[in-house]
Amino acid sequence: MSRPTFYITTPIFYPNGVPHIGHAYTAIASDTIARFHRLDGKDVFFLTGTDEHGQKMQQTAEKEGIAPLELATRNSQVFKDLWAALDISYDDYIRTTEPRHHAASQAIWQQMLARGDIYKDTYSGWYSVRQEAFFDEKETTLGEDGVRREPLGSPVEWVEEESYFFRLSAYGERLIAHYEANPGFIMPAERRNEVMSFVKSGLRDLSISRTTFDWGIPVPGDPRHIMYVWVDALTNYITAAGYPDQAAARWKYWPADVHMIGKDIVRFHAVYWPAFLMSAGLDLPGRVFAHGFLFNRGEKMSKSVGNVVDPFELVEKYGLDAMRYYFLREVSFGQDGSYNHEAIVNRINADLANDLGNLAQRSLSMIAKNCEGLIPQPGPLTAEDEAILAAADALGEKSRTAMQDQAIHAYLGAVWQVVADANRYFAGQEPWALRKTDPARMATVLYVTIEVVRQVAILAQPVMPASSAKLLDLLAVAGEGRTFAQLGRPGRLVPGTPLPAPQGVFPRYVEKDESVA
RNA sequence: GGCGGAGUAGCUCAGCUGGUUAGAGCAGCGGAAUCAUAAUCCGCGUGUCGGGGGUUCAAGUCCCUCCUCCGCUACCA
Repeated sequence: MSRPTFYITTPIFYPNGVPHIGHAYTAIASDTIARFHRLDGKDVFFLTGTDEHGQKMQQTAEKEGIAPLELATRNSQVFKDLWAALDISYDDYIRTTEPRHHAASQAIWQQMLARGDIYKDTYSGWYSVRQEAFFDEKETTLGEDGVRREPLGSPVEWVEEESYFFRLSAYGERLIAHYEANPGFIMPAERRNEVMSFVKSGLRDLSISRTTFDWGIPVPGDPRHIMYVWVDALTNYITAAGYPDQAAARWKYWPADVHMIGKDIVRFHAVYWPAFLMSAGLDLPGRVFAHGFLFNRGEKMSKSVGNVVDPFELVEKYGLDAMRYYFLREVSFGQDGSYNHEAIVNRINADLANDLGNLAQRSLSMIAKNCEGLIPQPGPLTAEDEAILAAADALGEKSRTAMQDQAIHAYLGAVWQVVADANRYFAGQEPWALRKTDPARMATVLYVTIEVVRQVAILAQPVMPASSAKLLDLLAVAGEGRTFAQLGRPGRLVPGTPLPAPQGVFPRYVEKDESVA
């Protein structure tokens, strides 16, 4: 009854603007991982959401003349809309403004307080009103006019503010010990190195409350203060699992298996968060995986360069599954990646239309025309048949191994290697010639080919849910037949099963002919 | 400045603990085939493996040095 659980999270996103390609990428990758483990029989909990507190939300709301919660609700809906457009299969969408999250945040605060890790002191520093930020004294310069300025030139003033602090400094050694005992805690390895060197350089205590604005979760027993950023934000991962109720139905999912994040927020997830959890006496997540950034034509996306890409438009232009496939296949997961129109078209046409789509079409079409539309009856298998089937049968394990480390690109690479092998096999066997000389042998070749296609389609589901489903429809594979348990021999296609009329699943991307216009 | 990483075919990159003629995909060129979504299959690369020096019977793969690029170097979501 108790299947192994798998808990994966995305960051909660800050809805102070519209989502961009980076948000979409995190969500698509996380979704693929979640779907992969569901198909592999795990009891998956996939969490995403929005981080709705903070000064910027409050200010933006004021500017628009609406309540912060109203702004949050409106913008968080845009994220939900995008997730729908991207077919993100989240199990829960958490909003930090929800009562359950306030309760959880206050509970973990009290645990950390009880541990003696929270104390009240004064937070002071050089503050720029214009930048709304504190600056290190080293960053500021004292002008000849006696005014101290930050690097961009706005004047800074010495500000002292009462604040609660978290005793992060006490956790350095424990964190290092944990990193060393769990080499996979921070991935990829580059990020781990950076974090280790950061922690080894010494940790300072962390200011975790503010009194200068009030859009946030009140500090227990001292409501003049609200929790500042990270205690509020990171805690969402346990809120959704039911914290502080450790008898909650979902508590079985904690600790999370993977916190999927962008590399810009590694420190918060790999240093602050585990320290908070240690302080609160909770288990640590299994892994923090920081993926890279996506660049448009090698350049960082920015409004001034004019290369901002709206994820909704990408879906519109290339189709959802093709877009998901492109980003997950083309970018070595964990590294930065770059994308452009030519590369996307190239990849879609080569891998999807030409290799997989055409392989399915040519084999199924022969079956429709020459085998009465029934899954053909294979005869004795030759060495070539055995070889390609063995390659397909091995994909399940290869994929699992790759996905153990979130190597999504490697798993897809392995699957498409077999697609290429299958095309070679098909061309080598020449079933179109066998049609006249040896129909029985032709039937075998066609059977073997679509059996390979079946396994590829099953394995492609996490990345391309809709297209894979269509392909499996064409093979008359339904329901339980689509799970990873059916990979290899257990799920072999049954000869004699009627197949629907074949139709293209992966259309070629054809450039609009501008000369016509 | 400190710490860390990278520099391999036109492009994107594999090359683990050093060992046969340095590989893949894409692009390009030539050919075959015609079942198929003008798709597929086969063949074709004399690459200073960033420069220089060193260790070794043997180095892209280890050491030193130089050049170039990148990341991290705390309170921003």
